[in-house]
Amino acid sequence: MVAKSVRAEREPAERLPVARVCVDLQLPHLDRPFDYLVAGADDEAAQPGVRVKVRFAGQLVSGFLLERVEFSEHQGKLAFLEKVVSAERVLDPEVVRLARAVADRYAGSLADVLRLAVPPRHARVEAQALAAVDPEPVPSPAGGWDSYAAGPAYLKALEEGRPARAVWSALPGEDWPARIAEAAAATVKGGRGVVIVVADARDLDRVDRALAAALGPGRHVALNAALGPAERYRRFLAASRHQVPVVAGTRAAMWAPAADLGLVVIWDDGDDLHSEPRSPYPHARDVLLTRSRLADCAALVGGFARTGEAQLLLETGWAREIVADRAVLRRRQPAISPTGDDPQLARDPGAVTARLPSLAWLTAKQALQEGHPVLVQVPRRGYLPSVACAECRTPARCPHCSGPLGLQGAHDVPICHWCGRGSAAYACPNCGERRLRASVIGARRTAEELGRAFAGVPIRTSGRDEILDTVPGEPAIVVATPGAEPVAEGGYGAVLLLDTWALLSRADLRAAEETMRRWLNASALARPGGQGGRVIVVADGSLAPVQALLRWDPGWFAARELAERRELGFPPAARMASVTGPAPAVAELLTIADLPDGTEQLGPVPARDDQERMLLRVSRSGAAGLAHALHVAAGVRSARKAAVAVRIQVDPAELF
DNA sequence: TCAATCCGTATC
DNA sequence: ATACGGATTGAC
Repeated sequence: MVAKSVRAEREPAERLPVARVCVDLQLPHLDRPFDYLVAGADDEAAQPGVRVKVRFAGQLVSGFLLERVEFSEHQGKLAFLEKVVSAERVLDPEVVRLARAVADRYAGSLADVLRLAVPPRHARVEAQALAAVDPEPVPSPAGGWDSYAAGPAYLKALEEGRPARAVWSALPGEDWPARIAEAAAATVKGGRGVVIVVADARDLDRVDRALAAALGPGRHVALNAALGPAERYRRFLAASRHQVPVVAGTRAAMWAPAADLGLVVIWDDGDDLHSEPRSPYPHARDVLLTRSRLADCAALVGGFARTGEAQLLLETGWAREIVADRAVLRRRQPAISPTGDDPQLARDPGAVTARLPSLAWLTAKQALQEGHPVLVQVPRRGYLPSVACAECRTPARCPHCSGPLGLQGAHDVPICHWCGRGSAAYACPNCGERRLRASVIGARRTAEELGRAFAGVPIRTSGRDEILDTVPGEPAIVVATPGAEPVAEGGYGAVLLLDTWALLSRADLRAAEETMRRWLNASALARPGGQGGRVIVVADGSLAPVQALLRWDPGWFAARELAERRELGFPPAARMASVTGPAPAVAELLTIADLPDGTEQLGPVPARDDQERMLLRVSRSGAAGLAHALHVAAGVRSARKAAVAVRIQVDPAELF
């Protein structure tokens, strides 16, 4: 009874005795703050943003203190905070607002989002005071943005602290990390903070170095997913304690706290690494744009390619375009040619050397002779097979819902991956052909085979297992999978794009956009045409993505892509959500859910582990209602103690 | 009429 | 998960 008497002696704090706490619970129906009393002894430490322990339904659970208030609305008796874990205020109020908005958009709980947003505590690191660097003045950015018509004005807006929002199409060969660092420097010069998100560690290293050069020492941290817990928390604290104004990182850095946020940046927003694989599966672009909206700060969405989502920002007038004049582009871009004379190669890159088109072979040979490296982009293995027209290679889509068709067996009726309906009478809408063919799995032996074709030239590979950052500016064949292309000193003399089957036959709704992105990212590494840089794309020159590549016009392609998605009712023109789980659970959730008017239900289709997947589709105006309805329905199920949870994904990364 | 038990629901 | 309250049951 000793412990009990100690507890009974606790007195509530005199001022603001009530703490509103986000308790770390998995259950969707408990997605709201709970009120606790603050003991007088905890008064000083129990500030908004600190970690706490509370008793919840008899259990000791951790949580975050969201705010201190005078009164509680709660009718019953309040318990005391069990413990203030530490006085470190790791949860910024701006980040809480963001997390709540993201939870709402993705039909998730605040606690789920906060788990993504705040890294695990490391007590030893917290105790160590970080040595503050004496700030030197921020140098003025050099003129790298002068190549873009709206570039200098944008930098000026950043420096003046205006919430300028832009979609930036980087020039081929652009030193984009330097441009991002300059944008960051301009914002810092204006006295405000910056959050920068890139897709992977390699891009982050480049941005890290560029920031060091542009800002001087001690003004930024790089948050890498691969860091150990101590270093990760150390750098997070540097941002959280406002010791550095600029945070760059991969995905998780989108949540980094910043004093007076002035700019958010995302580079290459089409990269699928930007979508979070943990519930509620938010996408870095959406999180950062939401953040920019809530904090009323500037935003920069940059890349060599342009996504449908970025195009929508432009078409709705939310963001302005930063592009170079045609004349500047002409000077910077490599000479790009298609070689569609060998469709067999596109279908079967395994046969690359036997039938390497003469144009590609000659181009590579010449670049090597001129003393430059050659980049060969080859497909990655392991994409889901789907079907396309046997004649013109148009991806086969369901006549009912426009979902991708697939073949279960060689001579089966094609089945829609979305709605599950068979299309026995399928005929290609483009050419009328009835026959379909499955995609081919990518080749691994490409490097070896190329080695034989270019005897005596060093062959280097860069892929999933081992990624090269850079290669020297000397003759070599560099075989790389998309996303793993090394930067070449002085640029590649030639870039060969063999990764074309993906465009032609991948089931994904983003297949064309993704292919375009890979091509542009690889082609951007080539030398300018005036210095002999050439790109050969092994695909039919009449295809839209090939056209866009030849003209280096990602904007045109994105506009076309977005128009097509509007027509077919795909995101971002519409909002989709998927519900995955055991069939009865999925059915139960959808029975409970009060879905907005006009919600289309597609499916069910089989998913992994004997589960089922339903797709829901609404107009953009119904998006918030759909997410809300799904979250509420999940709450009703969890309140009923439903045994199995269902997975709800809003705008799922994969729309098979 | 009251205590023991069961079930559903809230959990601060 | 667990604690609580209201409903239900059964014994006096």
